[in-house]
Amino acid sequence: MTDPLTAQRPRPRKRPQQARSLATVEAIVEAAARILEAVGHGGFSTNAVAERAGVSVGSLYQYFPRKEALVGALIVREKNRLIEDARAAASRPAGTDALVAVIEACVGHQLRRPALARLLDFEEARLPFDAEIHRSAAALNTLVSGLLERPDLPRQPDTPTAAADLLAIIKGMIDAAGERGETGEVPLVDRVRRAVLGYLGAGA
Amino acid sequence: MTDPLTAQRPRPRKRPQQARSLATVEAIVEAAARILEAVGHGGFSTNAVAERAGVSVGSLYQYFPRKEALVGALIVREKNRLIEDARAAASRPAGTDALVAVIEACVGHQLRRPALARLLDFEEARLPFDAEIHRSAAALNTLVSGLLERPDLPRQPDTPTAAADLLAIIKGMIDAAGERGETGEVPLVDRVRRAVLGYLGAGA
DNA sequence: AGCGGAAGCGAGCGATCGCTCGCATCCTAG
DNA sequence: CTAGGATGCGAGCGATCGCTCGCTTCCGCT
Repeated sequence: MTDPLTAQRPRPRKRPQQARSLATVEAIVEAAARILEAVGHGGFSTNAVAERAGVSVGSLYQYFPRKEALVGALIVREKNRLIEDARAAASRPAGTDALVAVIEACVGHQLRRPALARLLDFEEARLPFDAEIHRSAAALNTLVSGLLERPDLPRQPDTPTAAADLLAIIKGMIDAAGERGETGEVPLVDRVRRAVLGYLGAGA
Repeated sequence: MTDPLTAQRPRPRKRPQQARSLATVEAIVEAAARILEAVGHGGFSTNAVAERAGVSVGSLYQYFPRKEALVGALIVREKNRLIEDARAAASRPAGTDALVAVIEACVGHQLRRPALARLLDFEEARLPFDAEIHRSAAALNTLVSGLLERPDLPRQPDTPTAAADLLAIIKGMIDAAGERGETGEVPLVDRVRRAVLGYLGAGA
């Protein structure tokens, strides 16, 4: 046993230094994603992930100190992809346009891998506190908060709460649609837009 | 092994016939609830549930053919409680009043045991098809669909979809609030009402 | 009282899982 | 070429878990 304060063993970001190790890490994370969305939490074992990734368990544990860290890395990867899209969407000049574009980004993201997205949303709430994950979540909230203060959108009494509510509405509606098997982006975006603008008090 | 078509082993509803066995079943279900909301899916073992309930594993398996059936019974119990409250709320004469009362019922239900409610929502989507669970879910949707056709609420192009959207909005907002640690019912109900009426196209 | 079914028990089987560790292999620098 | 660090390997340990089964105890009946 090493010093429990400083130790924590090699975390993934502990720089895989050669090209092949980077490929290994990516393969492991993607294998985790595939297994999670195929069979859910049951059957999601480190042995299964390693096999699917074509590496050994030993290699897996070189980059992820425990199973949870693997899920954490997956959450961060997916959330960062979403944030990237959302940031691009938010750059539109008009506030309403930007907001709708962010909705489109969320719908697109969640509809691309519905089972995975829904499962990771849940894991994010369940997993023990993780700094990097919280940072990602906060980034999305901050982005929406910024949008809400654009002059052409109705001012909200409590911007951060409103931003959190909007994200909850968006996530809730998309998850439910995904469960129902909905696959068409357009009508879903329409309905989410109605809900969001309705919440804000802006006429459609 | 018995006939796989008809058998399925004693299901819970297979009439516990004496008073003490009813108490046993209730103790098991409540123990399952307590463990789930305390530690989540990890650590939720049949051994742990039995111990917490003060019975033996053997007794547990007399009433629940497998672990999942226990979770299923818990889902049905909780959902039926919610539906009962919602039905009472929906009996109000004015459509808008009834809708707001249903929202209050949902908020009250979910805020009473937030972790449990959120986890069961997720399990409900994850678990294999179960007729009784689906019946409960459909009942809630039907109830809201009925509300949406009251004359004083704006007519929707697709009532069942609108009902599903509303329930998704409500569930999403409440879950998010619960995660954030919100405990006050009143402001949350207010915000959910704004989102719901906004979606429907009715002025607040 | 005493019988028979209902209810309850809990040691333990077989399987799985998270994770370790000693070692082989690959790559880069000098 | 060679040394040494980086990377990869996988058998297997220890623990846990779902679930069974042979048994005892309880209770309503006649």
